[in-house]
Amino acid sequence: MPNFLELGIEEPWVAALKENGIAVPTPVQTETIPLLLAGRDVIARAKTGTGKTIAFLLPILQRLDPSRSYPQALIIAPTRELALQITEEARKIARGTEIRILAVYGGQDVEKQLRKLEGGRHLIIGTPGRLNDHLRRGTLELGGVKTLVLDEADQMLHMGFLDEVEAVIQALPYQRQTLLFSATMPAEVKRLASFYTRDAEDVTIKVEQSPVPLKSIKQLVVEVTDRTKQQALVSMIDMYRPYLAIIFCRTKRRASALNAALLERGYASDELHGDLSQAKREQVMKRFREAKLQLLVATDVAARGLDVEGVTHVFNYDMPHEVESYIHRIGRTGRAGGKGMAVTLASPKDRGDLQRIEQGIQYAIERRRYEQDGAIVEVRGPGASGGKEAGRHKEQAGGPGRKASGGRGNAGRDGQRRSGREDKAVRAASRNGKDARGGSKRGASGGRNQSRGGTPPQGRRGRGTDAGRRGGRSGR
DNA sequence: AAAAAAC
Repeated sequence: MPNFLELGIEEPWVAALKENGIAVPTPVQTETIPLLLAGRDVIARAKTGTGKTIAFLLPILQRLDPSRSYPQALIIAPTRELALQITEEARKIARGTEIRILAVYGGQDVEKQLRKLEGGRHLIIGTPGRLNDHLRRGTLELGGVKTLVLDEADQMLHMGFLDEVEAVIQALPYQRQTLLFSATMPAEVKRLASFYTRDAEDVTIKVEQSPVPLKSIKQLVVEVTDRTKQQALVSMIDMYRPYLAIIFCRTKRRASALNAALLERGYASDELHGDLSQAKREQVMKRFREAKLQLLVATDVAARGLDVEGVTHVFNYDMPHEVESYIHRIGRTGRAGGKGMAVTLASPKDRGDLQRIEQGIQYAIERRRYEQDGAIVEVRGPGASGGKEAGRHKEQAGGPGRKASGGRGNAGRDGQRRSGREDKAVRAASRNGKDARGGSKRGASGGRNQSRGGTPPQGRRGRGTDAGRRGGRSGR
């Protein structure tokens, strides 16, 4: 396995990576960086959480000319949060250099953005709407762009986005390098991709054999009814005690309503969707990243790209309608070699969608059923309606005394009651010399909800023993 | 079918 230097990344950048806890290139970085440095167009497909962002950022940053103060590279992302995240990542790596990076997205003051643009920027990272806004005003000049990246490329080239993306591309030189990155690339989108690239190298990283999502993500489907759905979710939060969890809903209104219900029950929860002000959205993301919130109730705005350390669980409160959505949603956990769990609630009307998802990922997801009395029982196989295996599952939802105190789950209130699974986590943590029970400071100070596991996820915390694929980075 | 993305 080559190191970054051998891939063509120069010493100062290797040092900057090291400062950010990144030492060993991931497979997608190993495969794409030499091609990108050589100026090739690339269509890259690699699973969620395997280091795609660094793969395109490094060659871009290294080849920017800071002495020329105009945009030389442009990265387009499908959501504002993702644009901001990529910007922060780029700024971390470029710290101490002359390189000026600007995020250009909607919901923030245009005038302020304008002044920053006038200051001269080398790298622009933005969302399509606001980029076009600036282009029409004549306040953004992209004629000097040598490299274009479409992050989450399949979404950017999809209906609803394509027109705006195309409009931005019109403002770029025809002679340029174009890079398309995503975890998913449906065939029809891939055909489209050839219109925007020239002699593109196709890079598909198969970290594992068959199932499309990462194996490090434990997937589960829990059969519920619309009536028991919310209770089932709460039971499972109390049972699995996520450090951080993202709960996906179908609509903005449903996300908002569910968040209100979780707040009512005493959880450290908040909502994220497009009906909120951009200031609120950024505040919520910040608090979630700091683990001041345990639960993030979101629409698909949070499905793609967001990389939040400590997300141990993803809950699909509402079944996603497309396999791509499922893959990206559950990919918010189990990142950078860590472990994660994805629980999808399925009501009877979700049968068709679920079937298509399992077909798409070529994998029959383990099935359970939530019963009226709060128990979670095993179901024999996909589609099986009655076949119980071995009766009650040993992980009794909620545990003793749940509900006794007016609804709020008190599982693990004293840190004593743990499932076998959590005991494993405790043992794993103590192997790594960490205080699993007391948790980190983050865990201990995370709001009044008591259902948080004290064990931050393994894999990125602390240097040394646990150098994961990203080299055991210590923070972001 | 919904969400995202400009004002």
